[in-house]
Amino acid sequence: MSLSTDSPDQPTLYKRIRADIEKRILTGEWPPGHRIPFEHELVTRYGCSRMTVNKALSELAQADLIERRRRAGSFVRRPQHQSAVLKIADMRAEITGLGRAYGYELIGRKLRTATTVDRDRLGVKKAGKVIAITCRHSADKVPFAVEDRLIDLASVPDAATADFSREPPGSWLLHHVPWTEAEHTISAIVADDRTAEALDIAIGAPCLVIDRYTWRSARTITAVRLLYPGDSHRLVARFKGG
Amino acid sequence: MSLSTDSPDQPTLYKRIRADIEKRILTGEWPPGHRIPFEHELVTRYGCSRMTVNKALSELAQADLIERRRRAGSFVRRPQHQSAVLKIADMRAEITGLGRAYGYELIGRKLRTATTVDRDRLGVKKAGKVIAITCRHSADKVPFAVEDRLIDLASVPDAATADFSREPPGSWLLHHVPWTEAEHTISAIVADDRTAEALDIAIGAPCLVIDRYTWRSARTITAVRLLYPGDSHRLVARFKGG
DNA sequence: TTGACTTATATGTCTAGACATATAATCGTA
DNA sequence: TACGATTATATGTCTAGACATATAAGTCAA
Repeated sequence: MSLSTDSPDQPTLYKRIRADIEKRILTGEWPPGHRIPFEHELVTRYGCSRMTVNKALSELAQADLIERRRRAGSFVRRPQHQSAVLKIADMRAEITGLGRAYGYELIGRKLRTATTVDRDRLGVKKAGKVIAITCRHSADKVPFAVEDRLIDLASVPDAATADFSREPPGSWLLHHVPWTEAEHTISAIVADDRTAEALDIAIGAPCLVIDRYTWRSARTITAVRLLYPGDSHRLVARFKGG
Repeated sequence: MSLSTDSPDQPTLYKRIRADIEKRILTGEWPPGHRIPFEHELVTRYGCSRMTVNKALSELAQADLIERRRRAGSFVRRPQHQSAVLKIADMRAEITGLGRAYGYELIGRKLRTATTVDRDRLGVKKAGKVIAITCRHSADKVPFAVEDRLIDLASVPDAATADFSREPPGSWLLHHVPWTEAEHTISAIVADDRTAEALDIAIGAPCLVIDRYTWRSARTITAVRLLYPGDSHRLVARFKGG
């Protein structure tokens, strides 16, 4: 057609089809709810096989830009949200990735029967055993974050015998338990006396809080709260659109 | 083979192949750097065509779980990072999505030649014109967030004549300018007097800060800083693994 | 040993078919 | 009118090939 006839070193066909459609969606030419041409129409338009347009549409569906419905067709999805991929490495990788020396210190470790608060935090009904861990991560000897973690022993029995005095629980879990789902909640608080001391900041200083819940097939594995000094640390999430 | 012979209502073959490989990666059986069997080996193992294993591997590559290198093979990727998709709707959608009444109020709008600070914030060299906007979003008449935005008029000339007294600049931009890339930086501060007044919170109360930079093909469009009361608002990012 | 050239090979893309399956639409019946 | 059965159709998956292309590895000359 007359669109994008200026292609110097032509990317592959399915990528061009994908880009064409993506562009129309992002520019609003095809608004949310709009029906994308049927595969057989695109086959005619681009003069290629169905598998090729199918690959383009499948990738757009995977990226949540369109929704595909059998017999009905493919439609531009509503949420024009910006979405960003927030990469949260485990603490060691995060700190060494910044080119700084990683330090770890176990502050407390308690094995107990889940309290009401614990059960609420893990989202479990029964009062099984849990491990509560408090520890500190530092970068170049400076406190970087304090971690307050709860592990459900019913889901991760091995954690009872793990040595968390040398290995951070986050790393240990990463290597011993495959997660399937996680939810992060980000908020801000001001440091209370205990937090202030652990992070070596002033009482009342801002802290960034990340609460992370990790499941494996609908079963809670661990709940962790990370406290970062709010003015020193920054979480970066980058999104790539077109 | 002998693995997963118990499949009640068999998902499609390529999904099973993908799940099999994913499982080995997540359990650590195939650690980062490990070479996945070649496509032709998987073809033999699963007794299917190459296109089928190719689809499975392509999806794993798209999900960043493996890396594919021509002639060399496919390898388990290093970053065991957890990554989470952070969906940031525009403010109206975010608030109405919570079932609350959305309110908007323009606090200030200034058209000026970019100052040094402005240029720094937008990451541009030349001193073109910019619009600086301050506004407030509320939910059920309660302040929800204050927004401090800078728009580069060289990239978005139409913004000069847009009426931001009724439509929030975020919504306007979303509908008028397609973005291609965005970066979010999340941090925490304590409210100064001006912020405290705008959000109707106490001076020194924690605030969650989101700085967002949006580009379209390497060109900065807008820089925005959003301030939320840190104890009331929560940013949720959810990740789906297996 | 080093650099340039050649070759083998795994992935990348594509085709022209096929059958499966969910479901919107239609038609028939209570 | 409402509901249940039937049908048409768009997508979902799959095959058995094909050629393209990047590149690891091997070859050979300077």
